[in-house]
Amino acid sequence: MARAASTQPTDLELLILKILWGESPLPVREVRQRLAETGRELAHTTVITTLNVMVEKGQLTRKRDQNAFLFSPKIAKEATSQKMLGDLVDRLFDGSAAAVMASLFQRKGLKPDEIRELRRLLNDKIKEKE
Amino acid sequence: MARAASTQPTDLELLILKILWGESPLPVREVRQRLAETGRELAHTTVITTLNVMVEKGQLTRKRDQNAFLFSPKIAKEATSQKMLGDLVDRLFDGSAAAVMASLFQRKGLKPDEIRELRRLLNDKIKEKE
DNA sequence: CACGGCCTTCTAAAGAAATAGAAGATTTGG
DNA sequence: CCAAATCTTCTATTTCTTTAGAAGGCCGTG
Repeated sequence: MARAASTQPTDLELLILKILWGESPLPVREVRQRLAETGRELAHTTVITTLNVMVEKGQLTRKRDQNAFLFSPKIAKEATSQKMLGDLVDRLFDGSAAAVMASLFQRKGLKPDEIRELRRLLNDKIKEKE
Repeated sequence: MARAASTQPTDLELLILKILWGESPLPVREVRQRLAETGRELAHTTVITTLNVMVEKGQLTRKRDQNAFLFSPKIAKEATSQKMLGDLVDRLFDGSAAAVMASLFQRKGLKPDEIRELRRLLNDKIKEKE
């Protein structure tokens, strides 16, 4: 046995998903362009290969547009974030949301207005429980 | 070019780190035992190989004890969690702690006492700012 | 003292992820 | 209508991750 395919989007896959969550459907050329803009310069065929793998994995869909293909996300941003974060929380913090929070707080560069935002979110959450 | 070595502990590496963060130094045999207890049954040599790779990567240290080796974490639990969580936050939520929090809240199985714990943490954080 | 039991180092293999070239199809400008 | 541009599919390579066997050293006990 060797390693099993990750159930999560890999690094490059996540970059691509984020692009397509922001704007889709897009042709390969555009995806490649956006990747380059984030500093990831890849050959055209590399991008195609990756996109096709993602289609096989069920992360994207593609449809023909004339001779080319247009790609769209098949998995939703929220569900994916949720799952990725959830997995990390389980693996790293044994599922404790409070532990995650504590770690977040210690993060350098947590801005005061972010703290206010967090409080607002928390208050909403508490209200919704009542 | 192919893929670069991950800067983060891999899956198996994280399992091992968690074991050693809980109790160290440990000989291979014990690490293997603990892994088996979490459902990961590996050959003895597999565990050795992995531990040695981790030593090379700077994640662990080892010292001789008679004929065998004892392994200990070289990287701290807090720093590692922080970094792993931070990387995910950057990659997935563009660095927004509030977005992480929002996602955490939607997580199923967030218990009321966890919410209280979160509020306590947040209040402490706010006080400390003043 | 030889053999079984441990422990290690070396070597290897399979599969995933990332990257890209070669080659073939199709569209389009002149 | 033909060549250049544009796309795609196929094939291949490299490196990392995970897994484990082969082989050799050491130590205790019958």
